[in-house]
Amino acid sequence: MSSDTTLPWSDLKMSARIVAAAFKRFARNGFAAATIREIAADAGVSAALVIHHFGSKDGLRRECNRRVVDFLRDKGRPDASAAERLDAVFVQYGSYATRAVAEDSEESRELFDVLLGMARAVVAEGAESGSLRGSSDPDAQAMALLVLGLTPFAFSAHLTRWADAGLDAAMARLAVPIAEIYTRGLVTDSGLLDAAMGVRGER
Amino acid sequence: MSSDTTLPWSDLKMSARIVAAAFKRFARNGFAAATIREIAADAGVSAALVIHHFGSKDGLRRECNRRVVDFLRDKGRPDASAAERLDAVFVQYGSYATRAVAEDSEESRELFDVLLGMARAVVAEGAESGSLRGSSDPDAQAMALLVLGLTPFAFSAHLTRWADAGLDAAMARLAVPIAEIYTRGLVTDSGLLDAAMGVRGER
DNA sequence: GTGGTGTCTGAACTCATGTTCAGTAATCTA
DNA sequence: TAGATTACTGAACATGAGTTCAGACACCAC
Repeated sequence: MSSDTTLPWSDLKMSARIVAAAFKRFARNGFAAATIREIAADAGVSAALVIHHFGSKDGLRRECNRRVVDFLRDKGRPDASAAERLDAVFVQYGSYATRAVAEDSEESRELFDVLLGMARAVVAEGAESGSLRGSSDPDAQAMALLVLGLTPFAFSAHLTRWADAGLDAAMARLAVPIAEIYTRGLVTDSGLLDAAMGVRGER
Repeated sequence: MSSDTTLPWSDLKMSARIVAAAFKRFARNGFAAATIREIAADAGVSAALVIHHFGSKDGLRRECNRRVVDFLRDKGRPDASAAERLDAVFVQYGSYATRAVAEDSEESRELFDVLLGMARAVVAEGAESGSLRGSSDPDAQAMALLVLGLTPFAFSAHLTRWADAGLDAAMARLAVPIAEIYTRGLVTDSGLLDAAMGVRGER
């Protein structure tokens, strides 16, 4: 059971504070630009302690990734649908996960693959229940669902600047046109789809 | 007139080779992780020459951003529609532009704002011609159009791995379900849209 | 108390990186 | 041709970052 990052700061053990600070810095600045000294300062500890607990900067990232994967596979609520789980990950770890998979392809493949597997489950679920329109390429549909879902987090800085509001409010405003697209489509003729199918040589 | 990166390598001046190498490294590794020595090695020159031409690593990035903006505003084809221009930027500089705006919010705001302005023009164009469905929030629709268009580049490494093919082929495959969504929508009921509108307190 | 284990720190070490600098070759101008 | 400007390089410098290390402090078993 991973500790919830919404718990009061003072209740967290030092190692948990470090992880929480790492999530924030990695999400905001990216792995390469974030420094151990920054993270340590945010957590109120020394840089040496970070190494003591996690071995290295890479070990700290592994711990962060592990927590996201654990959260996604959380056995605590086996009744949750795939869509609910994926959505919960977006809400809880969206900014971090987006940065993590976007930045370092070598070490974040497992994280991405786990997310993609969950997206596949969402597509299968939706096809069965009829809540999602089927695609000619369900596997690609799952990929599209995942990357489109991660999108807002990838540009969160510009989003908040554009909306002149916090991330939540900005995402809420962006959610409207995206929901419109998901519900009614965006283009009015089949030219785009024909072109996309044509490139693949399909009919 | 900015030089085309598709020109033969041997035809490029040294400074153009450096810029081309910088585009590649910045796109692949991000600004922070890319090093001047790597870029110089790719271009076949010394690291000192990079500084000589562009003053600093930041100056090199500014030059890259400038070329993208110039390309977008290219006066060479005033007849091109906003949609065609935006699409051309995605094709030519998608990977770089996505990294640039995702990574450093401070220095890439202008680039993002230029792209967003072009996306607004695309929405206005589509509304006038009737090729795009109107939104209750056209400004947010432009933002959605932009970020959804940039997103696939943010995960290009995973895309190519998933498709087991080059980036072009992977994007072509991903384009099908995205075109399906843009044409027919994805969800079959209005629950998602109602929820998105509800959060904003609209009807 | 005593030894041991785990937590935590400041200082130092090592290495990579952006940058500077002196100097050399090439190119341009008159 | 002569001078000046530009292109270019290798070596060195300064800084920052990840990591190591010896030791201090706290807690626990015996």
